[in-house]
Amino acid sequence: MFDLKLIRDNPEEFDRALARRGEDPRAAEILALDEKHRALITEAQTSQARRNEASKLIGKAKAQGNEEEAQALMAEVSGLKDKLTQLEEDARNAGEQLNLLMMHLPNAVYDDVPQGDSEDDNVEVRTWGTPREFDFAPKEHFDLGEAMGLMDFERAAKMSGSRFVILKGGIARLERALGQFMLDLHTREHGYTEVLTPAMVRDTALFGTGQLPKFGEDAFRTTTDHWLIPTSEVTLTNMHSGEILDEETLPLRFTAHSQCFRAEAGSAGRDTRGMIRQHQFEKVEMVSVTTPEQSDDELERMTGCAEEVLKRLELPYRVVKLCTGDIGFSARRTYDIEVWLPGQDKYREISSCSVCGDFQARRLKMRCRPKGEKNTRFVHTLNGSGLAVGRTLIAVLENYQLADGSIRIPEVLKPYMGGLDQIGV
RNA sequence: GGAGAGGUGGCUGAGUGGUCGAAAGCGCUCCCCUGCUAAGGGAGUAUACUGGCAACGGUAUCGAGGGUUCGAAUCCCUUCCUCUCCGCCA
Repeated sequence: MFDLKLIRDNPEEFDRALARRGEDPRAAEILALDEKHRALITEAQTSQARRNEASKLIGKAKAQGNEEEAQALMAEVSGLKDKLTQLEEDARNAGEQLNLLMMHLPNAVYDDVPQGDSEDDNVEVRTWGTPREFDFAPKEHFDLGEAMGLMDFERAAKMSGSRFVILKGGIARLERALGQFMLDLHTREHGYTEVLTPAMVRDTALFGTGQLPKFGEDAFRTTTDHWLIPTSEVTLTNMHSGEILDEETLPLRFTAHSQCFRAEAGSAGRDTRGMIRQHQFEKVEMVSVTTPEQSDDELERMTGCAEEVLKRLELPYRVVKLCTGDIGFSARRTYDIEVWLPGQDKYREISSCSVCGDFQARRLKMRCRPKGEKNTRFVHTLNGSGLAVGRTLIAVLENYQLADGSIRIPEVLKPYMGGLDQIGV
Protein backbone atom coordinates (compact mmCIF):
# COMPACT_ATOMS: atom_id res chain seq x y z
CA MET A 1 0.00 0.00 0.00
CA PHE A 2 1.26 3.40 -0.93
CA ASP A 3 1.24 6.67 0.96
CA LEU A 4 -1.30 8.91 -0.74
CA LYS A 5 0.68 11.96 0.30
CA LEU A 6 3.65 10.79 -1.71
CA ILE A 7 1.48 10.28 -4.77
CA ARG A 8 0.04 13.77 -4.34
CA ASP A 9 3.48 15.26 -3.99
CA ASN A 10 5.04 13.41 -6.87
CA PRO A 11 2.60 11.74 -9.24
CA GLU A 12 5.16 11.40 -12.05
CA GLU A 13 7.52 9.41 -9.91
CA PHE A 14 4.67 7.21 -8.77
CA ASP A 15 3.67 6.40 -12.34
CA ARG A 16 7.29 5.78 -13.21
CA ALA A 17 7.49 3.26 -10.38
CA LEU A 18 4.41 1.50 -11.71
CA ALA A 19 5.87 1.52 -15.21
CA ARG A 20 8.92 -0.37 -13.97
CA ARG A 21 6.52 -3.13 -12.96
CA GLY A 22 4.78 -3.00 -16.32
CA GLU A 23 1.72 -1.35 -14.81
CA ASP A 24 -0.26 1.42 -16.47
CA PRO A 25 -0.10 4.94 -15.00
CA ARG A 26 -2.59 5.38 -12.19
CA ALA A 27 -1.69 8.63 -10.47
CA ALA A 28 -4.30 10.76 -12.23
CA GLU A 29 -7.08 8.30 -11.47
CA ILE A 30 -6.00 7.92 -7.86
CA LEU A 31 -5.61 11.63 -7.24
CA ALA A 32 -9.02 12.39 -8.73
CA LEU A 33 -10.61 9.81 -6.47
CA ASP A 34 -8.62 11.00 -3.50
CA GLU A 35 -9.66 14.57 -4.10
CA LYS A 36 -13.29 13.58 -4.40
CA HIS A 37 -13.01 11.46 -1.28
CA ARG A 38 -11.52 14.23 0.78
CA ALA A 39 -13.95 16.84 -0.50
CA LEU A 40 -16.85 14.61 0.53
CA ILE A 41 -15.32 14.06 3.94
CA THR A 42 -14.78 17.75 4.47
CA GLU A 43 -18.32 18.54 3.47
CA ALA A 44 -19.75 15.80 5.65
CA GLN A 45 -17.66 16.95 8.57
CA THR A 46 -18.89 20.51 8.26
CA SER A 47 -22.45 19.25 8.56
CA GLN A 48 -21.50 16.96 11.40
CA ALA A 49 -19.89 19.82 13.27
CA ARG A 50 -23.08 21.86 13.07
CA ARG A 51 -25.18 18.87 14.04
CA ASN A 52 -23.02 18.15 17.06
CA GLU A 53 -23.09 21.74 18.12
CA ALA A 54 -26.85 22.02 17.78
CA SER A 55 -27.40 18.72 19.56
CA LYS A 56 -25.42 19.94 22.50
CA LEU A 57 -27.49 23.12 22.58
CA ILE A 58 -30.64 20.99 22.55
CA GLY A 59 -29.41 19.15 25.59
CA LYS A 60 -28.67 22.40 27.29
CA ALA A 61 -32.00 23.95 26.36
CA LYS A 62 -33.87 20.91 27.60
CA ALA A 63 -31.97 20.98 30.84
CA GLN A 64 -33.02 24.58 31.29
CA GLY A 65 -36.61 23.79 30.39
CA ASN A 66 -36.48 25.98 27.30
CA GLU A 67 -38.66 23.75 25.17
CA GLU A 68 -39.24 26.35 22.47
CA GLU A 69 -35.58 26.76 21.64
CA ALA A 70 -35.05 23.01 21.79
CA GLN A 71 -37.79 22.45 19.22
CA ALA A 72 -36.32 25.05 16.88
CA LEU A 73 -32.90 23.45 17.04
CA MET A 74 -34.31 19.98 16.55
CA ALA A 75 -36.04 21.12 13.40
CA GLU A 76 -32.78 22.51 12.08
CA VAL A 77 -30.79 19.36 12.76
CA SER A 78 -33.39 17.06 11.34
CA GLY A 79 -33.11 19.06 8.13
CA LEU A 80 -29.41 18.24 7.98
CA LYS A 81 -30.01 14.56 8.27
CA ASP A 82 -30.74 13.47 4.71
CA LYS A 83 -27.88 15.50 3.35
CA LEU A 84 -25.53 14.07 5.92
CA THR A 85 -26.58 10.47 5.30
CA GLN A 86 -25.98 10.91 1.60
CA LEU A 87 -22.62 12.60 2.10
CA GLU A 88 -21.45 9.89 4.46
CA GLU A 89 -22.42 7.17 2.04
CA ASP A 90 -20.74 8.89 -0.89
CA ALA A 91 -17.60 9.45 1.14
CA ARG A 92 -17.54 5.83 2.23
CA ASN A 93 -18.00 4.60 -1.33
CA ALA A 94 -15.24 6.81 -2.64
CA GLY A 95 -12.98 5.64 0.16
CA GLU A 96 -13.67 1.99 -0.58
CA GLN A 97 -13.10 2.47 -4.29
CA LEU A 98 -9.83 4.22 -3.61
CA ASN A 99 -8.73 1.57 -1.16
CA LEU A 100 -9.54 -1.27 -3.53
CA LEU A 101 -7.55 0.39 -6.28
CA MET A 102 -4.60 0.94 -3.97
CA MET A 103 -4.68 -2.62 -2.66
CA HIS A 104 -4.10 -3.95 -6.17
CA LEU A 105 -0.93 -1.96 -6.82
CA PRO A 106 2.44 -3.65 -6.36
CA ASN A 107 5.19 -2.08 -4.29
CA ALA A 108 7.72 0.24 -5.93
CA VAL A 109 11.11 -1.35 -6.43
CA TYR A 110 14.42 0.26 -5.51
CA ASP A 111 16.44 1.97 -8.21
CA ASP A 112 19.08 -0.74 -8.17
CA VAL A 113 16.59 -3.46 -9.04
CA PRO A 114 17.38 -4.53 -12.60
CA GLN A 115 14.75 -4.02 -15.26
CA GLY A 116 13.63 -7.27 -16.85
CA ASP A 117 10.82 -9.50 -18.00
CA SER A 118 11.57 -12.85 -16.43
CA GLU A 119 13.97 -14.76 -14.25
CA ASP A 120 16.42 -14.72 -17.15
CA ASP A 121 17.03 -11.05 -16.39
CA ASN A 122 17.94 -11.55 -12.75
CA VAL A 123 21.46 -10.47 -11.89
CA GLU A 124 23.97 -12.73 -10.20
CA VAL A 125 25.39 -11.05 -7.11
CA ARG A 126 27.81 -13.69 -5.83
CA THR A 127 28.48 -17.39 -5.81
CA TRP A 128 29.74 -19.62 -3.04
CA GLY A 129 31.31 -23.05 -3.22
CA THR A 130 32.30 -25.16 -6.16
CA PRO A 131 29.99 -27.78 -7.63
CA ARG A 132 31.37 -31.22 -6.91
CA GLU A 133 32.98 -33.26 -9.68
CA PHE A 134 31.22 -36.56 -10.18
CA ASP A 135 32.87 -39.63 -11.65
CA PHE A 136 29.42 -40.97 -12.46
CA ALA A 137 26.27 -39.38 -13.81
CA PRO A 138 24.55 -37.74 -10.83
CA LYS A 139 20.88 -38.61 -10.50
CA GLU A 140 17.95 -36.41 -9.75
CA HIS A 141 16.53 -36.55 -6.23
CA PHE A 142 13.38 -38.46 -7.16
CA ASP A 143 15.36 -41.22 -8.84
CA LEU A 144 17.54 -41.51 -5.76
CA GLY A 145 14.61 -41.42 -3.36
CA GLU A 146 12.44 -43.83 -5.26
CA ALA A 147 15.30 -46.28 -5.77
CA MET A 148 15.85 -46.34 -2.03
CA GLY A 149 12.14 -46.90 -1.50
CA LEU A 150 12.03 -43.89 0.78
CA MET A 151 10.25 -41.42 -1.48
CA ASP A 152 6.86 -42.37 -2.86
CA PHE A 153 4.95 -40.15 -5.26
CA GLU A 154 2.57 -42.82 -6.51
CA ARG A 155 1.09 -43.71 -3.17
CA ALA A 156 0.87 -40.02 -2.27
CA ALA A 157 -1.05 -39.45 -5.49
CA LYS A 158 -3.40 -42.29 -4.59
CA MET A 159 -4.62 -40.40 -1.54
CA SER A 160 -3.95 -36.77 -2.46
CA GLY A 161 -3.35 -36.43 -6.20
CA SER A 162 -0.36 -34.89 -7.87
CA ARG A 163 2.22 -32.63 -6.22
CA PHE A 164 2.31 -34.55 -2.96
CA VAL A 165 4.91 -36.94 -1.64
CA ILE A 166 5.38 -39.55 1.05
CA LEU A 167 8.79 -39.66 2.69
CA LYS A 168 9.92 -42.63 4.71
CA GLY A 169 12.75 -43.78 6.91
CA GLY A 170 16.04 -42.00 6.47
CA ILE A 171 14.67 -39.40 4.08
CA ALA A 172 11.80 -38.51 6.38
CA ARG A 173 14.30 -38.22 9.17
CA LEU A 174 16.58 -36.10 7.00
CA GLU A 175 13.73 -33.69 6.32
CA ARG A 176 13.12 -33.43 10.07
CA ALA A 177 16.82 -33.00 10.75
CA LEU A 178 17.08 -30.15 8.26
CA GLY A 179 14.19 -28.25 9.80
CA GLN A 180 15.61 -28.68 13.28
CA PHE A 181 19.07 -27.65 12.20
CA MET A 182 17.85 -24.49 10.53
CA LEU A 183 15.69 -23.48 13.45
CA ASP A 184 18.51 -24.08 15.90
CA LEU A 185 20.92 -22.03 13.82
CA HIS A 186 18.61 -19.04 13.53
CA THR A 187 17.53 -19.07 17.16
CA ARG A 188 20.91 -19.79 18.74
CA GLU A 189 23.25 -17.86 16.50
CA HIS A 190 21.23 -15.39 14.47
CA GLY A 191 19.06 -13.88 17.18
CA TYR A 192 15.67 -14.92 15.86
CA THR A 193 12.86 -15.79 18.23
CA GLU A 194 11.23 -19.13 17.53
CA VAL A 195 7.51 -18.90 16.88
CA LEU A 196 4.86 -21.47 16.16
CA THR A 197 1.86 -19.97 14.43
CA PRO A 198 -1.54 -21.03 13.11
CA ALA A 199 -1.52 -22.59 9.66
CA MET A 200 -4.96 -21.23 8.83
CA VAL A 201 -5.75 -17.54 8.65
CA ARG A 202 -8.53 -15.15 7.75
CA ASP A 203 -8.73 -12.87 4.74
CA THR A 204 -7.34 -9.89 6.61
CA ALA A 205 -4.04 -11.63 7.28
CA LEU A 206 -3.46 -12.32 3.60
CA PHE A 207 -4.48 -8.78 2.72
CA GLY A 208 -1.90 -7.53 5.17
CA THR A 209 1.04 -9.26 3.58
CA GLY A 210 -0.17 -8.72 0.01
CA GLN A 211 -1.31 -12.18 -1.16
CA LEU A 212 -4.83 -10.76 -1.36
CA PRO A 213 -6.66 -9.31 -3.15
CA LYS A 214 -4.74 -10.30 -6.29
CA PHE A 215 -3.40 -13.77 -5.66
CA GLY A 216 -6.20 -15.70 -4.02
CA GLU A 217 -5.94 -18.37 -6.71
CA ASP A 218 -2.54 -19.40 -5.44
CA ALA A 219 -3.80 -20.36 -1.99
CA PHE A 220 -6.15 -23.02 -0.61
CA ARG A 221 -9.34 -22.06 1.17
CA THR A 222 -11.23 -24.13 3.69
CA THR A 223 -14.98 -24.59 4.05
CA THR A 224 -14.77 -22.31 7.07
CA ASP A 225 -13.39 -19.51 4.88
CA HIS A 226 -9.93 -19.82 6.33
CA TRP A 227 -6.89 -19.87 4.09
CA LEU A 228 -4.06 -22.33 4.48
CA ILE A 229 -0.93 -20.27 4.81
CA PRO A 230 1.29 -20.30 1.69
CA THR A 231 4.20 -19.31 3.96
CA SER A 232 4.57 -18.37 7.61
CA GLU A 233 5.64 -14.95 6.40
CA VAL A 234 1.90 -14.32 6.63
CA THR A 235 1.52 -15.20 10.29
CA LEU A 236 4.87 -13.88 11.48
CA THR A 237 4.34 -10.54 9.78
CA ASN A 238 0.76 -10.28 11.00
CA MET A 239 1.64 -10.83 14.63
CA HIS A 240 1.94 -7.17 15.53
CA SER A 241 -0.60 -5.75 13.11
CA GLY A 242 -2.53 -2.79 14.44
CA GLU A 243 0.07 -2.16 17.12
CA ILE A 244 2.33 0.75 17.92
CA LEU A 245 5.71 -0.66 18.84
CA ASP A 246 8.35 1.05 20.94
CA GLU A 247 11.13 1.83 18.54
CA GLU A 248 13.72 0.67 21.07
CA THR A 249 12.35 -2.87 20.79
CA LEU A 250 13.18 -3.00 17.06
CA PRO A 251 14.29 -4.91 15.17
CA LEU A 252 12.02 -7.83 15.97
CA ARG A 253 13.28 -11.06 14.47
CA PHE A 254 11.04 -14.11 14.22
CA THR A 255 11.56 -17.54 12.75
CA ALA A 256 9.07 -20.35 12.28
CA HIS A 257 9.14 -23.86 10.91
CA SER A 258 5.81 -24.46 9.24
CA GLN A 259 3.92 -26.37 6.64
CA CYS A 260 3.14 -24.24 3.59
CA PHE A 261 0.31 -24.80 1.16
CA ARG A 262 0.20 -23.56 -2.38
CA ALA A 263 -2.30 -24.23 -5.14
CA GLU A 264 0.35 -23.67 -7.84
CA ALA A 265 -2.51 -22.51 -10.07
CA GLY A 266 -0.30 -20.94 -12.69
CA SER A 267 2.36 -23.63 -12.69
CA ALA A 268 0.65 -26.47 -14.53
CA GLY A 269 3.29 -28.53 -16.28
CA ARG A 270 6.23 -26.95 -14.44
CA ASP A 271 8.41 -29.17 -12.27
CA THR A 272 5.87 -31.93 -12.38
CA ARG A 273 8.36 -34.61 -11.38
CA GLY A 274 9.80 -34.76 -7.93
CA MET A 275 9.61 -32.59 -4.85
CA ILE A 276 10.57 -29.22 -6.30
CA ARG A 277 7.03 -27.93 -6.56
CA GLN A 278 4.53 -29.41 -4.12
CA HIS A 279 1.13 -28.35 -2.84
CA GLN A 280 2.42 -28.89 0.68
CA PHE A 281 5.96 -28.33 1.87
CA GLU A 282 7.95 -27.35 4.92
CA LYS A 283 9.75 -24.10 5.25
CA VAL A 284 11.75 -22.29 7.90
CA GLU A 285 10.89 -18.63 7.54
CA MET A 286 12.54 -15.50 8.90
CA VAL A 287 10.71 -12.22 9.40
CA SER A 288 12.13 -8.94 10.65
CA VAL A 289 10.28 -5.83 11.74
CA THR A 290 12.58 -2.81 11.70
CA THR A 291 12.74 0.95 11.69
CA PRO A 292 12.89 2.59 8.27
CA GLU A 293 16.60 3.26 8.78
CA GLN A 294 17.44 -0.36 9.56
CA SER A 295 15.66 -2.21 6.81
CA ASP A 296 18.25 -2.07 4.04
CA ASP A 297 21.01 -3.44 6.24
CA GLU A 298 18.60 -5.99 7.63
CA LEU A 299 18.05 -7.43 4.17
CA GLU A 300 21.78 -8.06 3.77
CA ARG A 301 21.90 -9.56 7.23
CA MET A 302 18.89 -11.79 6.63
CA THR A 303 20.23 -13.02 3.30
CA GLY A 304 23.46 -13.84 5.09
CA CYS A 305 21.55 -15.87 7.68
CA ALA A 306 19.95 -17.91 4.91
CA GLU A 307 23.29 -18.36 3.15
CA GLU A 308 24.83 -19.58 6.37
CA VAL A 309 22.53 -22.62 6.31
CA LEU A 310 23.93 -23.62 2.92
CA LYS A 311 27.50 -22.90 3.96
CA ARG A 312 27.20 -25.19 6.95
CA LEU A 313 25.64 -27.86 4.78
CA GLU A 314 28.47 -27.27 2.31
CA LEU A 315 26.08 -26.84 -0.58
CA PRO A 316 27.23 -24.59 -3.44
CA TYR A 317 24.91 -21.71 -4.23
CA ARG A 318 24.62 -18.35 -5.85
CA VAL A 319 22.74 -15.22 -4.89
CA VAL A 320 20.78 -13.34 -7.53
CA LYS A 321 19.02 -10.02 -7.36
CA LEU A 322 15.56 -10.35 -8.81
CA CYS A 323 14.60 -8.15 -11.73
CA THR A 324 11.37 -6.19 -12.01
CA GLY A 325 9.68 -9.01 -13.92
CA ASP A 326 10.40 -11.67 -11.29
CA ILE A 327 10.16 -9.79 -8.00
CA GLY A 328 7.12 -10.30 -5.76
CA PHE A 329 4.16 -8.01 -5.25
CA SER A 330 5.12 -6.61 -1.85
CA ALA A 331 8.89 -6.43 -2.28
CA ARG A 332 11.14 -3.45 -2.92
CA ARG A 333 14.25 -5.58 -3.40
CA THR A 334 14.65 -9.34 -3.37
CA TYR A 335 17.63 -11.66 -3.28
CA ASP A 336 17.01 -15.23 -4.30
CA ILE A 337 19.44 -17.87 -3.20
CA GLU A 338 19.81 -20.68 -5.70
CA VAL A 339 21.38 -23.95 -4.68
CA TRP A 340 23.34 -26.15 -7.03
CA LEU A 341 21.50 -29.31 -8.08
CA PRO A 342 23.86 -31.73 -9.83
CA GLY A 343 20.99 -33.93 -10.97
CA GLN A 344 19.50 -31.02 -12.89
CA ASP A 345 22.88 -29.50 -13.62
CA LYS A 346 21.64 -26.07 -12.62
CA TYR A 347 20.99 -23.67 -9.77
CA ARG A 348 17.46 -23.74 -8.36
CA GLU A 349 15.74 -21.33 -6.00
CA ILE A 350 15.90 -22.37 -2.37
CA SER A 351 15.36 -19.04 -0.62
CA SER A 352 13.92 -15.64 -1.32
CA CYS A 353 14.72 -12.69 0.94
CA SER A 354 12.83 -9.45 0.51
CA VAL A 355 12.61 -6.02 2.02
CA CYS A 356 9.10 -4.59 1.75
CA GLY A 357 9.65 -1.11 3.16
CA ASP A 358 6.43 0.15 4.74
CA PHE A 359 4.25 -1.51 2.10
CA GLN A 360 2.99 -4.32 4.33
CA ALA A 361 3.12 -2.17 7.46
CA ARG A 362 0.63 0.25 5.94
CA ARG A 363 -1.74 -2.57 5.11
CA LEU A 364 -1.26 -3.99 8.59
CA LYS A 365 -1.35 -0.62 10.36
CA MET A 366 1.83 -1.59 12.15
CA ARG A 367 3.66 1.45 13.51
CA CYS A 368 6.45 2.37 15.83
CA ARG A 369 7.15 5.36 18.01
CA PRO A 370 10.59 6.76 18.81
CA LYS A 371 11.15 7.11 22.54
CA GLY A 372 9.80 10.32 23.97
CA GLU A 373 8.16 11.39 20.71
CA LYS A 374 4.50 11.83 20.05
CA ASN A 375 4.34 10.94 16.40
CA THR A 376 4.30 7.44 15.06
CA ARG A 377 5.60 6.09 11.79
CA PHE A 378 5.22 2.87 9.90
CA VAL A 379 7.72 0.10 10.51
CA HIS A 380 9.50 -1.74 7.73
CA THR A 381 9.10 -5.47 7.23
CA LEU A 382 11.31 -8.14 5.71
CA ASN A 383 10.86 -11.79 5.07
CA GLY A 384 13.07 -14.58 3.83
CA SER A 385 13.22 -18.33 3.66
CA GLY A 386 15.88 -19.84 5.76
CA LEU A 387 15.37 -22.22 3.96
CA ALA A 388 12.74 -24.11 2.02
CA VAL A 389 13.21 -27.44 3.77
CA GLY A 390 11.94 -29.71 1.00
CA ARG A 391 14.23 -28.14 -1.54
CA THR A 392 17.14 -28.34 0.85
CA LEU A 393 16.42 -32.04 1.16
CA ILE A 394 16.63 -32.29 -2.60
CA ALA A 395 19.93 -30.44 -2.60
CA VAL A 396 21.41 -32.70 0.05
CA LEU A 397 20.29 -35.83 -1.78
CA GLU A 398 21.70 -34.71 -5.10
CA ASN A 399 24.93 -33.20 -3.84
CA TYR A 400 25.76 -35.95 -1.35
CA GLN A 401 24.81 -38.92 -3.51
CA LEU A 402 27.30 -41.74 -3.99
CA ALA A 403 27.77 -43.98 -6.99
CA ASP A 404 25.69 -46.75 -5.43
CA GLY A 405 22.72 -44.41 -4.97
CA SER A 406 23.16 -43.99 -1.24
CA ILE A 407 23.44 -40.62 0.46
CA ARG A 408 26.20 -39.38 2.73
CA ILE A 409 24.94 -37.25 5.63
CA PRO A 410 26.42 -33.75 5.85
CA GLU A 411 28.64 -33.37 8.90
CA VAL A 412 26.49 -30.72 10.52
CA LEU A 413 23.36 -32.90 10.33
CA LYS A 414 24.83 -35.98 11.95
CA PRO A 415 23.82 -34.97 15.48
CA TYR A 416 20.27 -34.61 14.18
CA MET A 417 20.38 -38.03 12.51
CA GLY A 418 21.23 -39.97 15.62
CA GLY A 419 24.80 -40.36 14.45
CA LEU A 420 23.80 -41.90 11.16
CA ASP A 421 26.29 -40.93 8.48
CA GLN A 422 24.69 -42.51 5.44
CA ILE A 423 21.22 -43.49 4.25
CA GLY A 424 20.08 -45.98 1.67
CA VAL A 425 22.87 -48.46 2.14
C1' G B 1 -22.66 -28.37 19.69
C1' G B 2 -26.01 -26.36 24.17
C1' A B 3 -26.55 -22.48 28.08
C1' G B 4 -24.80 -18.05 29.99
C1' A B 5 -21.38 -13.54 30.84
C1' G B 6 -18.46 -9.98 28.71
C1' G B 7 -15.46 -6.68 25.14
C1' U B 8 -14.37 1.19 27.50
C1' G B 9 -7.72 4.96 27.11
C1' G B 10 -0.68 1.91 28.57
C1' C B 11 -3.27 -1.01 32.75
C1' U B 12 -7.40 -1.51 36.48
C1' G B 13 -12.20 0.21 36.21
C1' A B 14 -16.79 3.86 36.41
C1' G B 15 -20.33 5.32 33.18
C1' U B 16 -27.30 2.70 30.68
C1' G B 17 -29.88 8.47 25.82
C1' G B 18 -27.78 14.87 26.18
C1' U B 19 -22.20 20.22 27.85
C1' C B 20 -18.73 12.07 27.61
C1' G B 21 -12.96 11.43 24.13
C1' A B 22 -15.08 9.51 28.34
C1' A B 23 -14.85 9.62 36.29
C1' A B 24 -11.36 7.56 39.53
C1' G B 25 -7.02 4.86 40.57
C1' C B 26 -2.37 2.94 38.84
C1' G B 27 1.62 3.64 35.52
C1' C B 28 4.47 7.18 32.71
C1' U B 29 6.50 12.46 31.58
C1' C B 30 7.61 17.37 33.24
C1' C B 31 7.68 21.04 37.18
C1' C B 32 7.68 22.45 42.49
C1' C B 33 9.02 21.12 47.34
C1' U B 34 12.61 18.33 49.78
C1' G B 35 20.47 17.24 53.11
C1' C B 36 19.95 11.90 50.33
C1' U B 37 16.04 8.34 49.97
C1' A B 38 10.99 7.99 50.86
C1' A B 39 6.73 10.88 51.13
C1' G B 40 4.06 15.36 49.33
C1' G B 41 2.01 19.29 45.76
C1' G B 42 0.97 20.83 40.57
C1' A B 43 0.55 20.06 35.27
C1' G B 44 0.45 16.74 31.32
C1' U B 45 -0.32 11.81 29.28
C1' A B 46 -4.87 7.70 22.87
C1' U B 47 -5.13 7.03 17.45
C1' A B 48 -6.31 8.44 12.51
C1' C B 49 -7.79 11.90 9.07
C1' U B 50 -8.34 17.07 8.25
C1' G B 51 -7.74 22.93 8.51
C1' G B 52 -3.73 26.36 10.00
C1' C B 53 3.17 29.13 9.34
C1' A B 54 1.97 28.46 14.25
C1' A B 55 -0.95 29.03 18.54
C1' C B 56 -4.95 26.27 18.12
C1' G B 57 -9.26 24.02 15.73
C1' G B 58 -12.68 20.26 13.21
C1' U B 59 -14.30 15.09 12.40
C1' A B 60 -14.20 10.00 13.54
C1' U B 61 -13.02 6.06 16.91
C1' C B 62 -15.69 3.12 23.92
C1' G B 63 -14.16 -4.85 19.54
C1' A B 64 -16.16 -4.33 14.13
C1' G B 65 -20.31 -3.20 10.80
C1' G B 66 -25.30 -1.62 10.23
C1' G B 67 -29.86 0.66 12.47
C1' U B 68 -33.18 3.76 15.83
C1' U B 69 -32.79 9.08 17.47
C1' C B 70 -32.37 16.03 16.86
C1' G B 71 -28.44 13.49 19.76
C1' A B 72 -25.66 6.71 21.14
C1' A B 73 -20.13 4.18 25.09
C1' U B 74 -25.30 3.86 26.60
C1' C B 75 -31.21 1.22 22.85
C1' C B 76 -31.86 -2.58 18.52
C1' C B 77 -29.68 -6.00 14.70
C1' U B 78 -25.47 -8.56 12.57
C1' U B 79 -20.58 -10.13 13.19
C1' C B 80 -15.71 -11.09 15.44
C1' C B 81 -13.27 -12.16 19.85
C1' U B 82 -12.75 -13.52 25.16
C1' C B 83 -14.48 -16.04 29.51
C1' U B 84 -17.68 -19.68 32.53
C1' C B 85 -20.63 -24.21 32.83
C1' C B 86 -22.30 -28.64 30.14
C1' G B 87 -21.40 -31.99 26.00
C1' C B 88 -17.74 -33.87 22.58
C1' C B 89 -12.69 -34.50 21.59
C1' A B 90 -6.48 -34.63 19.58
